[in-house]
Amino acid sequence: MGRRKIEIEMVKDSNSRQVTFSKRRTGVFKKANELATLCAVQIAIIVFSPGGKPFSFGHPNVEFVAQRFLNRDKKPPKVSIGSVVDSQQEARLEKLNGQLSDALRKLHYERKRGELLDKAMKLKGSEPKLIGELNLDELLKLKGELEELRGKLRGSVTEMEASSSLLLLSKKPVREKHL
Amino acid sequence: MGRRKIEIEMVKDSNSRQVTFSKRRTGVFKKANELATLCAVQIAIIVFSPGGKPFSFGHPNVEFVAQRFLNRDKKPPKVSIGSVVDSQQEARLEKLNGQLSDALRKLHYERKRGELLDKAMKLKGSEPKLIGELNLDELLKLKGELEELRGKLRGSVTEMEASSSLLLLSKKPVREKHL
DNA sequence: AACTATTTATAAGA
DNA sequence: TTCTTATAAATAGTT
Repeated sequence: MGRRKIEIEMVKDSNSRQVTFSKRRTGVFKKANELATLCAVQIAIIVFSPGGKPFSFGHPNVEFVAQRFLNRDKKPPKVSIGSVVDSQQEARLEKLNGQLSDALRKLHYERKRGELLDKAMKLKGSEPKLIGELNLDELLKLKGELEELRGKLRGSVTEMEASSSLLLLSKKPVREKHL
Repeated sequence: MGRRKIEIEMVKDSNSRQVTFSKRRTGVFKKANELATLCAVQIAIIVFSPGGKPFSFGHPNVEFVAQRFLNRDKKPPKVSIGSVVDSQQEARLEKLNGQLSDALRKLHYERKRGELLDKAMKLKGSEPKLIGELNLDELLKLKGELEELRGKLRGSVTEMEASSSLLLLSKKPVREKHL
């Protein structure tokens, strides 16, 4: 959107990155404000700068929208205020725990998979002249190992496809689905 | 930004409003994704449609960013038992957040790496007899991508670099051209 | 902070 | 909803 087209990947120079952040943060907030006004809807944006400083925009305000979102599928509240707070914390903890174990499981899978692929690469690299029949055998062997591994981890892998951590890899904007 | 300039005020027609919401929500999420990618920052957006349905975008995910934001300026631990519990909870939260962030970062790395290795495997497996000049080009291409990736993730994956085959690939001598 | 050449988002329309 | 296109708006590189 400027003098030149740029790739959407991390800006390497720290100073340029900060400049880009400032400009685009303004842009995103402006867009959010227009969306809220044009469509009369509630919206909240939270973003941490490269330096870790929080910036936010909310209509009517961040806390309100965040609460509405975080409590969207909560059960009837308990009686004492203290308990309500605690249970919310508990719920968040539980969710984080789930996300963490999920992420670790996936990480384990990817690393295991990476190891196997490493072996394949190594084979290829060490004996470049033998690539052919022999190598094909090795490949099939590796393929088998991969499928076995995949079988063992089935379920967790399936779930992975829909998980939010995929957002990290995606270059397209992804919106989470809600029921 | 379209055929005509419009005033930023509530769109009166209900149907038009829904259409505008869908289009602009997509736009805002895309901008947010670009901001997160370009600047390597965390961001979360929550928005409720005119019909009250929640939509969200988060990098790495909404809950994570929201937690970081909501817990950003908590005071030092208090004295009462209840407060102690709370601060313990918060400590756990903080720790979990750190672990999750770390795990997601590593997962991102492994997946990116896996993609590249996949490409190599695919090449190798699909045309075993064609390994030679063409393959060398692809290898060099992969080498470049790996080095770029490595540059981007420097620091955050120190531990991993030692155990991976990055060196293997990126330092692979060009002798394969003899094939 | 400002300035513009370009790219990108999007209002209408189909 | 999805696609097309004329135009408005955002912004990358520069000053």
